[in-house]
Amino acid sequence: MTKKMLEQSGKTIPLQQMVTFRLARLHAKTNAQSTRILNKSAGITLSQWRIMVLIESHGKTSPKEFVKHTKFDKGLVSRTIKGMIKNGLLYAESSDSDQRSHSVDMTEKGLALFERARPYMRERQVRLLDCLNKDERNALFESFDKLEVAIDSLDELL
Amino acid sequence: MTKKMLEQSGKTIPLQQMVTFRLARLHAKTNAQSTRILNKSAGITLSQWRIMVLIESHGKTSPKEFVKHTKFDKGLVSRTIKGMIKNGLLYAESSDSDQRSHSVDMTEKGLALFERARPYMRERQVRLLDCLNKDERNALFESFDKLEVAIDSLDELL
DNA sequence: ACTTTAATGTTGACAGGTCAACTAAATTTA
DNA sequence: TAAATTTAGTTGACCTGTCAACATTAAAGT
Repeated sequence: MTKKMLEQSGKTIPLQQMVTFRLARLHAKTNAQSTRILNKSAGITLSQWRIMVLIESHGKTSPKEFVKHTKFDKGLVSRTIKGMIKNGLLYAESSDSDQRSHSVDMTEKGLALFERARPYMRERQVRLLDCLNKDERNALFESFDKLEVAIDSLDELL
Repeated sequence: MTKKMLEQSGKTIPLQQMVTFRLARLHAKTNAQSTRILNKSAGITLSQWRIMVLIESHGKTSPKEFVKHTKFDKGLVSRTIKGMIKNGLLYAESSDSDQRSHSVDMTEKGLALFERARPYMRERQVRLLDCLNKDERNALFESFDKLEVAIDSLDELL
């Protein structure tokens, strides 16, 4: 297949301008960096970090709530929490009202690791936000919102 | 760790406002949807699709070029291409100038599958772009560029 | 020429993440 | 209340993606 043939065969959207492609690349980069920082600073994984961030801001949390707020896979959440309890980073409290459910909270050890990683993660977050001005930041989050809605409305497309 | 970092270490940025978090969630959604569309329309994976998109826009391509343009893992690229050749979607041509290298191009079968998936993927792409106006689109891509640069410049942070 | 260094790809091991089946408890409905 | 449905969480199978070690070839330095 020659380049000329391709040019004739219709309008192609350049790779660099595809939202999903750019999204994937940026996500891969940020993810890899988070993983490195978290491993080096506190020896924790990104999934563990995310659980702790939610607990830190919402207080004691159940897997259900976590899934609801983050849309992460409940299987992953279940396994991550299980591992964290085993490693003494979290402790579980069974719920009175629902025997299926339980809440988790950070132990001293978990909190200590969280505090070790936080300055680095925060600095990173701040620097990421600082590379955009206020308008750009707002526009970015707005676009994220719109894209999420668009994705959902596209599920009919199959 | 700098003094500034320590001073900030107590305050919390809400989860919903974290760039990386939003990025991860949006990426997960788009990825899952792509995977579904590609599987249903052509029985191919997202990795395979991406290889084909690059071949379609750049013509015959080597793994090296693919890695260079997309920043995807070379191991993944190697395995994906290997599988695609095995399934008759691509064919390889060894390079004269470099005995280590080879180029790949789409076979008829590969192209046919690509064409089957393309309308859906293009429609999706268009609809995603349509949910943003021109300014928002430009701003989004610009922000992506800036964030990628920022991420790279952050690697010193450890 | 020859040793060293860098580039290209392949492979194995593993963590991250998705999907679906499953258990058990709660809720709804008939 | 009993049956059916929904919800919370767990688990197994599987795929994707990352990292590092490796073989091979090319390029650079001496």
